[in-house]
Amino acid sequence: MSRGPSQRSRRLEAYQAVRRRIIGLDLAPGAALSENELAEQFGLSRTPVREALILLADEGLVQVFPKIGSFVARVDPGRVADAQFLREAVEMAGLESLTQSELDPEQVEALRQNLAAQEAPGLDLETFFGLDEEFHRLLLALSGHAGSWPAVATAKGHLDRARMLALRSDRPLQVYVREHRGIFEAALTGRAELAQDRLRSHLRTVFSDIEDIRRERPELFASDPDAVPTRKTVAVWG
Amino acid sequence: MSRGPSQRSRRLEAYQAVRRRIIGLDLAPGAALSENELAEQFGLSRTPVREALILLADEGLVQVFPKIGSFVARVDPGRVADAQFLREAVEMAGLESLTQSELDPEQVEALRQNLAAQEAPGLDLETFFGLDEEFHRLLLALSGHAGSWPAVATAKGHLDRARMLALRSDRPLQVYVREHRGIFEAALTGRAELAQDRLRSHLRTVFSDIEDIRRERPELFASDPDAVPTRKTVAVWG
DNA sequence: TGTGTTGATCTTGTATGGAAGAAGTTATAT
DNA sequence: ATATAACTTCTTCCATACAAGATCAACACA
Repeated sequence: MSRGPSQRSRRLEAYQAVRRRIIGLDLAPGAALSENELAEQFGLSRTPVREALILLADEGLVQVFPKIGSFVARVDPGRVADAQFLREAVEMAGLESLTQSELDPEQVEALRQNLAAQEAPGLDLETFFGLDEEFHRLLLALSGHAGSWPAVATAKGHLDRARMLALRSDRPLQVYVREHRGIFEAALTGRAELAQDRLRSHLRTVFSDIEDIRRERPELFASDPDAVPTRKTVAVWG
Repeated sequence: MSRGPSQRSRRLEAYQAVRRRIIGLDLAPGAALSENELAEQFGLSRTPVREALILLADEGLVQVFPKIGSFVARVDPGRVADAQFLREAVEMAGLESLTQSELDPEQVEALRQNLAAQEAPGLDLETFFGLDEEFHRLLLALSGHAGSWPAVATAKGHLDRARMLALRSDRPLQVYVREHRGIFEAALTGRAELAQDRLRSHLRTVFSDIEDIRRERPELFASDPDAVPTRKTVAVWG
């Protein structure tokens, strides 16, 4: 499964840790990062941290301004819309190329177990997000296009972060789980068009949640994506 | 247009230079890279070269094996197929969301000029590839989804490299240009479905070229994507 | 001839030390 | 009081040194 070397380098640790904290909003949009500070937190040198930040910048989750600083990218509505577009395009195309005959029983079983896990009572948010991620990855794999997942996952990162802002909306997670099951059932029984309709509806439900929160709390979104931040010296109790 | 800082750092120089050489097959699939060697060639230190290689590895054009070496990724048919799938999904979705009313005159004009340049006689290959890239980027921008271009461009990189292997097939470039114009005309006149049909046909023409060369020269493709290379000491005239 | 062993020489991964610039603070001059 | 210059402190970028492993050449030895 793993392509390339799977050695868990310190760079990878830093990358995954920072990424998770960005998407989980533990690192707020617009927050200042610092190679030095992060290196100290993780107990390693600047090099692997810096390399992780370069990857995150390439992914669009971090903005680096030379000689000024690195910052958690603010939630850019345009970028979120782009992510939604790419994700929808790829996942829909996956379902479109689906025919019942070629379904891999192992993958089907993995999807079943995933859905069962999603329906467990009292699921905490982080676990659900992990299962959600796995569900969509497996769904894409069902059509034999798992290789395109990394690109979708990158887009999904931007969407999930925006979604986290909206998650205080009182929509229970069970709604999403029901949608997941509906997509799965349609795909399983060869009704590709129905699966597509349900998937599109599902993805847009998520997207509309994001637009809701944007109306409610516009200050969390970037008004000008090209604005350049400035550093400020802040007095802190020593 | 540029998102983020546009300073042309040495890392970016190295990244672009190596990437171009990989896609242009100046660096053969499977060829050993070396941070030290590349750094010396470019006249800079290992650090920016290494950072460029990390990005290229993330993109799938380079494979890094710790303590062993870095290598130009071999042409993996599975990865090429994945790239084709993603590219087709996104570009087709772009055309699908096209309606004549919202076409930006500036972008239309840019496409016109691009096509005119493609039709210039005696075009060399590198120039054509640049124009081809710009054409597809503009086409995606026409539907307001230019933000998804980087993901498509990454996929296109893998396709272009495989295509370079096939380019000795005697298909004249004019065939591609005519297809481009056909797509453009259909999109311009609001016939989105026709544009989609033509785009799909166009993209698959390119893909079938790749499959042709795979049949003819299978040794250029990776037989086992997970194989690990070993270093060899080679005697060289000093 | 065959076999283990040591060392030389590669590789990438990580740590560290400036270099150059940006911005705030302070001192100084008018 | 106000403007201006020097300084302090931060940042990222790049260069360099070291660490640890992988491979091969050479050599000792049976």
